[in-house]
Amino acid sequence: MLPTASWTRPNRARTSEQTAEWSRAADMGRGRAPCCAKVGLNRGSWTPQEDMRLIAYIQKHGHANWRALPRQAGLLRCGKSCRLRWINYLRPDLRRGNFTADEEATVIKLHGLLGNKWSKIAACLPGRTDNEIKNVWNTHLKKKASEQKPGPGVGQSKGEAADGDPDTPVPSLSSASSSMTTSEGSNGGGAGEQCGTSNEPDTTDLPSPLELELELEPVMDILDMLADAAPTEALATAAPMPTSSCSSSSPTTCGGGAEELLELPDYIDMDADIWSIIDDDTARLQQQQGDATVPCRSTTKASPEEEGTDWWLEDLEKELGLWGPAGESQPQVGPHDQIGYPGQLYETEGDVAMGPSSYPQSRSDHHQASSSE
DNA sequence: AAGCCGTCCAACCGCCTTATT
DNA sequence: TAATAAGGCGGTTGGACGGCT
Repeated sequence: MLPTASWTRPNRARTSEQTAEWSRAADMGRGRAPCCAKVGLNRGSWTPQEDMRLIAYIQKHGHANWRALPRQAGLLRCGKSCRLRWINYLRPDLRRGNFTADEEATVIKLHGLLGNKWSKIAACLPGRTDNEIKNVWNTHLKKKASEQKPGPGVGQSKGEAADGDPDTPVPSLSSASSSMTTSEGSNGGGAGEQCGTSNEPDTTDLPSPLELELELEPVMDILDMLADAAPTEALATAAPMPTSSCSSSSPTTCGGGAEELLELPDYIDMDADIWSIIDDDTARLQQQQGDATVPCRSTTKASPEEEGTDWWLEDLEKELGLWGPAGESQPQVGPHDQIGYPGQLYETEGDVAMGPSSYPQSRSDHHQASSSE
């Protein structure tokens, strides 16, 4: 799953002509312009610098407002792009690596129940993103599922599951349901449709016991069904959620405003230097843009914990070739460069987040793993 | 060795839902 | 209540890569 190609392949950016055309089209009421239609925004693969900037900003300020985030973080990206990048790739609680057999079984079962409700499926697989699950499903689980159980049900193709019977009253993973699949439950966020995404349970929004029960009901059904089919292990896969985990689909519940920072795991922290980088770059950028709305970084000193656990970003920077004085390094990326990604780094640090098996960290590895299946 | 083909997956698009004004 | 903004979701795309011929 290591997106080694991410930073190496050509940018898929539209031409400025296309972008301009879209803008015109939108202005004229002809259809809807892409969200990134703004001229000057980057598109396509993310650069290491952009990743670093995004990570640093979110670590510091959270991501209460994705729309405003890019500008405030000094990123020439649209908010959507930032959100996707964070959710699918940069989130520190992402669990990278191969899907375990249990996870695969869970996906297959849940897909049979829910269809292409990737976000809901993801809500039951801690650390997995809807995008990842969707990709895994489309690449090999679909085939596997059909082999396991030809015919309707679990073996449904995605079309059958999602499109063929959209009215099927599949159990809905409601907000509380998601929490239920986590170890901690309370998901204060209003968007809490996913598993315990909130790091800071908002007790003021806790549902009443009755509400909770009602909301949990459909999920209990799912879990019961899962339990019937796969007594323990699949559920074990589906149930636990790291306390710091955020849902793939409800990142906003991970951290609200600037002062309500997402709680990255203890083993993750930002190197203090990154703030120099961010501040410098942002200030410079804002100066260029004449934008005075840049949020000033808090002057509060990093906590002792932060100072002691900054290996994550440090490693990341090193891997990205960014290590060193700000602005001096350039990304040393090339084909199959081993770029440091959160998941990978976790693994090297004693595997806090990795499961028993992991997706290959390179394409060759991946293919080896695939062929061994 | 070179070209073709299948696989993988990050990133994008656009619609839908929810929140806010 | 309607309009608008923002977030979320699912489907799709297309470049990179490895394996095969």
